[in-house]
Amino acid sequence: MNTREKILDQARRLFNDRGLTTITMRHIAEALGISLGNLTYHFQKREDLVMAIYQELVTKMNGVMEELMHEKSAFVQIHRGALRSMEMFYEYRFFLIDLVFIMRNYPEIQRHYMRLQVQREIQFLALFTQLQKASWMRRAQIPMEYEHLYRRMQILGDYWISSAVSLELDQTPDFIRRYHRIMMELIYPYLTEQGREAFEKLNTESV
Amino acid sequence: MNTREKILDQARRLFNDRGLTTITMRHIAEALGISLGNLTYHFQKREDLVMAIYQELVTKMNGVMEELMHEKSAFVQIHRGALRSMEMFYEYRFFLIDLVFIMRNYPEIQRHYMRLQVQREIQFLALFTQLQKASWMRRAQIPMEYEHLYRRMQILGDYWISSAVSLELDQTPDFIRRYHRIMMELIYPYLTEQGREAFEKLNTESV
DNA sequence: GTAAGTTTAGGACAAATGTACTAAATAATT
DNA sequence: AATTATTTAGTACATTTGTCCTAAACTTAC
Repeated sequence: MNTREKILDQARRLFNDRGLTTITMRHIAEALGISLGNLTYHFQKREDLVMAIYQELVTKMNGVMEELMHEKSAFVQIHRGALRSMEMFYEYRFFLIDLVFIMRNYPEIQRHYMRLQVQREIQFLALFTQLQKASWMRRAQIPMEYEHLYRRMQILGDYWISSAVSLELDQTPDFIRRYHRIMMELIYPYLTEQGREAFEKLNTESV
Repeated sequence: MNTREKILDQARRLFNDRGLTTITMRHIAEALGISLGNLTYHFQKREDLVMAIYQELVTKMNGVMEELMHEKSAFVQIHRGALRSMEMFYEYRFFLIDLVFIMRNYPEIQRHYMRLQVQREIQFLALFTQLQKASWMRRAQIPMEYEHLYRRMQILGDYWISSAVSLELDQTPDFIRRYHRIMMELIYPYLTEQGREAFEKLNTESV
């Protein structure tokens, strides 16, 4: 791991633990035992550092999505996709914790993340339709029912970490899995009996 | 409105619009057209100002809860309570937007808010039991089902504003009501037919 | 009307922070 | 071996920020 990579790694950890706005360039340099001059050689502007970390996240996230494409079952796609994303985002949790600040102050990230969210919505609604056709999910009973369901998934997906961190719940190793379960159950009551069986099966076999 | 009240009001608005960490004492003084000296006369420490605004929020929130006590129907309690809280929190949205930062940096608020959340959980689970006894809600089908449902309500309740703000959704007047609907539908699929009727009735009559 | 208290203004200061600059040390290449 | 490029350290600087201090202006009460 070269200096640049070490910086990215350490900065990410510090941001995660103490917040994007709290951590200064000096904090990062000190934690690494390098000089401030050295740090600013690699990242002239603080913004460059943040952008580079965001790029890392995006690249890894694309990898996860790529891998998921090959999965046939819509159900497994949702289930595993959520878990993988959650694990990934936990490593970059400062991004979600300070999401509003970042969206307000980094227009480039804001635009990119917005586009991503629109894509995700389309994907999810398509998956819901797929599940309905396979009669794993019931049809909508009220107007906008599944659009609203997606909005709830989106909010939970973006802020489960903030909630967990601020309520100081014990972040034991199975912590992500517990939240994954809480998120997945959002869909549970919309499933048909057939769907519920598949749901429980997915949850018992550890992926 | 005396100077102290004007400060509280203006600070809250600035925090809401541009974030707790972004706004400085000088910003607030300037926005009010008063001197920095005057501002620090009323609030010697920045922390005092934040604490005073939090106190305001708590007082108003207690008022809402008080009013709700007199309501017999558990269903109406949930429905109206959520709407009132959402309206209230929207006025103090910086608190929810910067929740993690505040919980990390204001231990007093952290302790208080934590206690509140524990209370709320107990209340909600009791309401769920009530609804089940009145057969408006179905019994749990899987372990921890309603505990998990509450966790989802909690996360949504704490972060719907962050999501709305960062996705820059049009904050038209009916904006809160739309999100209220999205949150209430979280409960919808757990309702019995009887419950669903009551649900739709509640939503059509504007409260 | 005067005295006491309250409110306001303006300035000052130390600490912190992002950024820039210079020079030395190290690594890579020819 | 020499030279070129990369990496690192140390320092400096302008700005910003929370906090403090002093004095003037204004209110209130006797």
